[in-house]
Amino acid sequence: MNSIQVTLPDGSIHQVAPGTTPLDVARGISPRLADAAIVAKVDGQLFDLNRPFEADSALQILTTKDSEALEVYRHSTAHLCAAAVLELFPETKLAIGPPIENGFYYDFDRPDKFTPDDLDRIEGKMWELQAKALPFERKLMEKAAGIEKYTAMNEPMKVELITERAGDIFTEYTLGPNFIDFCRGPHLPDTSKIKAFKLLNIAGAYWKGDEKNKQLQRIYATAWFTKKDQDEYLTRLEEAKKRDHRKIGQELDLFSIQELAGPGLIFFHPKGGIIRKTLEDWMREAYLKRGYSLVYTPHVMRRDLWKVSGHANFYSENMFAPMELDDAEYQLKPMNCPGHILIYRDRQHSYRDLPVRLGELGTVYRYERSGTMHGLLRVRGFTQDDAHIFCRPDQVEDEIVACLDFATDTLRTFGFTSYKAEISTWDGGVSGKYDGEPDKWVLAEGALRKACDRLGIEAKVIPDEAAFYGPKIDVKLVDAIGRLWQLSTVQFDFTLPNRFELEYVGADGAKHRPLMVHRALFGSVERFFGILVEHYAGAFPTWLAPVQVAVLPITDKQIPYAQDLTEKLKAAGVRAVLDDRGEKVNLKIRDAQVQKVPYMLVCGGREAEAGLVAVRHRKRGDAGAIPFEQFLETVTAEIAAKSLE
RNA sequence: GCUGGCGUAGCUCAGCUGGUAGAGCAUCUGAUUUGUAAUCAGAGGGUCGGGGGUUCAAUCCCCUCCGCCAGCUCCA
Repeated sequence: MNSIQVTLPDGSIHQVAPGTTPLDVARGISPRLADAAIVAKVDGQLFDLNRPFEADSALQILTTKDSEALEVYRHSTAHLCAAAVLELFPETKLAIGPPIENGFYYDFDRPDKFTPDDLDRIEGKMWELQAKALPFERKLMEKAAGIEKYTAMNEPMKVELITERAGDIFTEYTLGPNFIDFCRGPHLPDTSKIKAFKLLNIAGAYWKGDEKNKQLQRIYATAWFTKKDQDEYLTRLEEAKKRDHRKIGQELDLFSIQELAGPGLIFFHPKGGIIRKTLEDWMREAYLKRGYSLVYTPHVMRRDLWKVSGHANFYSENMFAPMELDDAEYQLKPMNCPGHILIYRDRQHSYRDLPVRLGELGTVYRYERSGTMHGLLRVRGFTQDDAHIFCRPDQVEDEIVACLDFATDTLRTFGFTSYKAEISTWDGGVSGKYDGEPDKWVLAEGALRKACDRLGIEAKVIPDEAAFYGPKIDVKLVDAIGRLWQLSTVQFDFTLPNRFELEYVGADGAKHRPLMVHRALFGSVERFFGILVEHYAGAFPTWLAPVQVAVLPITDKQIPYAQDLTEKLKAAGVRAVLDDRGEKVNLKIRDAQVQKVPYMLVCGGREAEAGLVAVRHRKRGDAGAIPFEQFLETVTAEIAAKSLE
């Protein structure tokens, strides 16, 4: 072969000599392209820039503008990290080092533990190697020889990976004199392309993610094309830290977790309590408007119930241990479904009664392993806005539509404009791990899809991700700083109606088994509360704010006037607080600002005289003096409208 | 549960690898009566997470338990 034909995305064709690399082609186009080039795409496959073409090819040069290039860049930085570790700690065994969102990690095995000081040293060594512009060199290896070689190198985890994953011929990449790694690649041409990274922390991680395996030491790092990108990311991290609901929860005195009481158990303080009440009131009202009934079920029930429901078997690890009472064992509820089922089953139902929608803000208790709790987001006792819908097959689709409409209405009400939906389906019955009759699966999955179509919701379908008892649709919201949170879920349950032998009498006079849908929109009230705190960074919209108006007399002389206004606000249902401390307004304003109170009413001599209030908004600042009645009207209207301003 | 880090006043944090603890804010008291993000002064407040050990002596060293943080695993 005398020459190779390379076709570029714009259709232009270059004839190049054998041995030519994508980087050579890029240089031929422009030095700037060669400089910005990170990796090549040859016939749709990622390809090292300095790997010679092997045949006629379609070539695309990926630069710092391509997300795939960023992954390659991060993976190469991970290799640099591992090379630095081997320089400093030669006895270290390598596991894997993939790119992740915002950076990469690398897992290592070695007898001694990395310390924060070691991270600094490793980072220093990485820059040292980076400055040498070390090439990432690609080599081909025959599998059997490779296994032999890595065994000789005493890299047991690499041997395992090669044995499992490598083809007859596999690739490996070297970096510097000491580092060689079984790796699919591709990589950067050399380390001089690496401009910004930072090692962040050390964590334990199980080999291959299995807790039965050995625990390795994982180094997490962030890596970016430019220092600027990295600084922006680090600033974002800081921002997220400032929004942490655990921190804001303490600063605004919303809730606490008490060591004496136990981990994962939440105490709502008065200010958190009023917010929670507002959420719950809204939800209960919405239930009633949408044709749900409100029920209450016990927190402890006989273990026999949990045997019938099956939880005593498949869910026992997550349940608080049984307690002896009289001659029977009782157990705290980890779910509300059996309770609702008992209510449904307490009497006969006609097909005309359906759908029956039983809703409850039901507090459940689940045993979570000690290391897994996290503020309000992962707890041992929480309250689900839980409802179960019992319906006929012909009603399923409308019910799902109603559930999804309810879910999106909930999101909108609390200020979330963006969300994602995922439908989890079965495997078609191939594995036999799914419960329930096939026709029910087909009906239910069809209803989920059709409901999304009807509402114009774009839902991603994830095959073989359903629960064993039925398919589901999950709604995930996007918060103020772009993070994704799992929230609402609508799930079919084909198992429990059978276990409890649920029935209704059809038009034909015969008994039929109803379909059961389980749904939660907030998911857990505690968790949703925590998400809200982070979404608003503590600055709740007025209708949710624990203190809506702070009335601030300037001197003692205005206290009677301010007192009067406070009473009028309270009488109108506004959460107003009078600050009658003998302090300067500056301090009173500061305190109200720090507490993120939406409105401050400054009351001085001039205002008291004329029946005015000088309005200050926490974000918009001083808005000037207006008649009190006018303020009262606007603030009550704002609250009634559940304005998100 | 596992790995690593951490636990000092209500909060945020100092405390020089052993000699029974400090600051700012908050609280209380007094003075000040103040116009849009901190008025001044004084006072009180800590079995230095719990228990055990080493030592003449432990906030500091060792063991153990509890809790918190970052992850892993698991998950609403």
